[in-house]
Amino acid sequence: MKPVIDILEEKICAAMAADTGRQDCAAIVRPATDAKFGDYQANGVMALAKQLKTNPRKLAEQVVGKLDISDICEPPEIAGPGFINLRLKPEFLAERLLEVNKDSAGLGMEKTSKPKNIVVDFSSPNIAKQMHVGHLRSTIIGDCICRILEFLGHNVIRQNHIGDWGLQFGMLCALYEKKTEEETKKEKGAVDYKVLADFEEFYREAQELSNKDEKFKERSRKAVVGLHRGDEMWRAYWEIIVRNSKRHYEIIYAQLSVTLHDDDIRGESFYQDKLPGVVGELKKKNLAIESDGAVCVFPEGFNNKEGKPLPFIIQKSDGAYLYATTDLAAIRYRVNELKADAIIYVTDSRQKLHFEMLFAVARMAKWDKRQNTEYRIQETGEKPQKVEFVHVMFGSVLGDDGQPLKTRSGENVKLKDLLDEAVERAKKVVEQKNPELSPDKKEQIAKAVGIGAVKYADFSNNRTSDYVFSFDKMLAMDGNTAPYMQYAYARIKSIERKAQSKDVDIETELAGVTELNLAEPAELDLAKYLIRYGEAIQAAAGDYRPNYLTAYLYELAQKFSVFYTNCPVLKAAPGQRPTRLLLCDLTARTIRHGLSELLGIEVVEQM
RNA sequence: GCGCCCGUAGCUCAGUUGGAUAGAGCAACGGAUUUCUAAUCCGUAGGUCGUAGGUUCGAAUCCUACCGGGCGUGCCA
Repeated sequence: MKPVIDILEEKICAAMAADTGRQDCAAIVRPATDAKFGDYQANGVMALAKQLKTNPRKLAEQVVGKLDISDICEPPEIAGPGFINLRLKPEFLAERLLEVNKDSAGLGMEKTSKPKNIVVDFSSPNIAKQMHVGHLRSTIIGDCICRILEFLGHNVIRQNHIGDWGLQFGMLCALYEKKTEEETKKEKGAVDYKVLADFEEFYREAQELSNKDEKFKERSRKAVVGLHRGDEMWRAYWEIIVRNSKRHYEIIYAQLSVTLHDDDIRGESFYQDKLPGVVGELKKKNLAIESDGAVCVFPEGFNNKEGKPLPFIIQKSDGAYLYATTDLAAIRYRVNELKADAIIYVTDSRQKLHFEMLFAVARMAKWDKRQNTEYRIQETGEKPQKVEFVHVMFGSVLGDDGQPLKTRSGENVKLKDLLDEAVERAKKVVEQKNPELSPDKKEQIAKAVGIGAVKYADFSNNRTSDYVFSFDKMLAMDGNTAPYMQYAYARIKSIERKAQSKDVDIETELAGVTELNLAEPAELDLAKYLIRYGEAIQAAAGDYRPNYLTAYLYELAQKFSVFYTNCPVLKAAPGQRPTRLLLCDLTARTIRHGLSELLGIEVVEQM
């Protein structure tokens, strides 16, 4: 089903076009700013009147005259300088609600008519280091975007561009070799993964040795060369390190309910053999030139402090490649092999300039189009479809001091510690609020609430701004938090449980609902909001902003609470109860869908 | 210096191609509990939307200047 707002937009646009003969009309339908104006308002007539230099009220009248939406709305009203106010007909609302209710999987959402292959690049932790707060936002925002796009019917290709290559692997492999030798002397055989359990320690040890032990340093250098050459032994050590390191973040992904798996990993190492080709081709196309010994591309419109062209360095003067080179190789792979129609990068805003330049260079090289398609395009006359590049950026997670969140000793906060603490704190609250629950239940609730709180707090902030991390705030029962949302859900589930003891057969009663009896203001308000779920998802998808979705869910939960306090369900009169049961059920399904399917936050039956 | 982002209630933040009287939550104050889970709800108070101009029927939103903050800015990622 198309969202009501889109149907109105189309119909009013058509009326505007019919009246003025212009094709580029925009009705700009928005939810009404005040309930007294109705349910929706169209603002576009005023802008159009300005362009046409005519009286906006008069134009509004003409447009309304050409408009037939009597199946959806009461007669439109023109107000103020030229607003068109729209009020849904109760019959339409009821009918719509029943339809949404019937669609158990999609809740009335329409799948896209143009499914695209969308590559989403997110999370990207570094091998041999634990995931820390810095990885939180990319991981969960990226995951949420994938879930939403998939729900809309797109083919999402997740790409975890892990840091599994670079100079530090020389010393890690050298240390691994050293440890293996030591273990062999002790007749224990090869080092097993338990030795690598504490990667922080392993990394630190390698660094220390590197600093003070010349022989070790030399061995590290040999390892780097060996890795580049593809020596079997070094490659094997590298693989062991990578494989064991991956376990660490697989645990975190599971804990966060993040839909990233082994198949989605395409790390830096994957692109290594493609880098000379990237540089070579850019040189051949005369886009890359040597400057101060480094190979650079100078995309137009980027200047440095002296106002001179800013370089996008793709090869250092010592011949080494950089992340810019890898990113370019990744674009080619994604466009040509993964057949991407769009590539979305979920990284922090500090990399904005890098991505702007990356995209510019890719376009200069025409790598935003698939190879070997030119001739077919000429034959068929199709326009070459350009791949869309999007940088979905986000701000930093800050501590109380307004600085990026660190531990007291100034280290990055490990994601595992942070999540464990959230669960621990949630557990205390559960313990206090509901001591009679079984230990298993308490544990399960604490996990859902604790992890949910961390994720929800992140989602509910505008992703582009920094936010201050606060356990107390995210675990608060009041306000736009995960616990509030989960509580709203649990309350509905409680009604359902209670129904059994009162001999109310919800299933039978719901199955028999063919028409609704929406009378109370709280019922109407909730009903009108329930049919707008699709709008919220589209808004969130359109701008890749999860906070539009959390805002909707929060408001929905609030409207439900109002309904809950004002409208008894189980004790309702026989003529009212089916409608109220349906409102409860649909609210629960919407909250569950939003939280668990789209945000990856668990709901609980009891709290 | 230059570029990008930001400045909204005491605090933390929303605000969807410019729309009607700028919205939430927290904190403060007042009220509601024989319950369908009060982890809730209702109400009150709180704002020259950084400052000053400009564009127009209409600006938190667009333009200009300034003040204040963050980030970035040639061989890290």
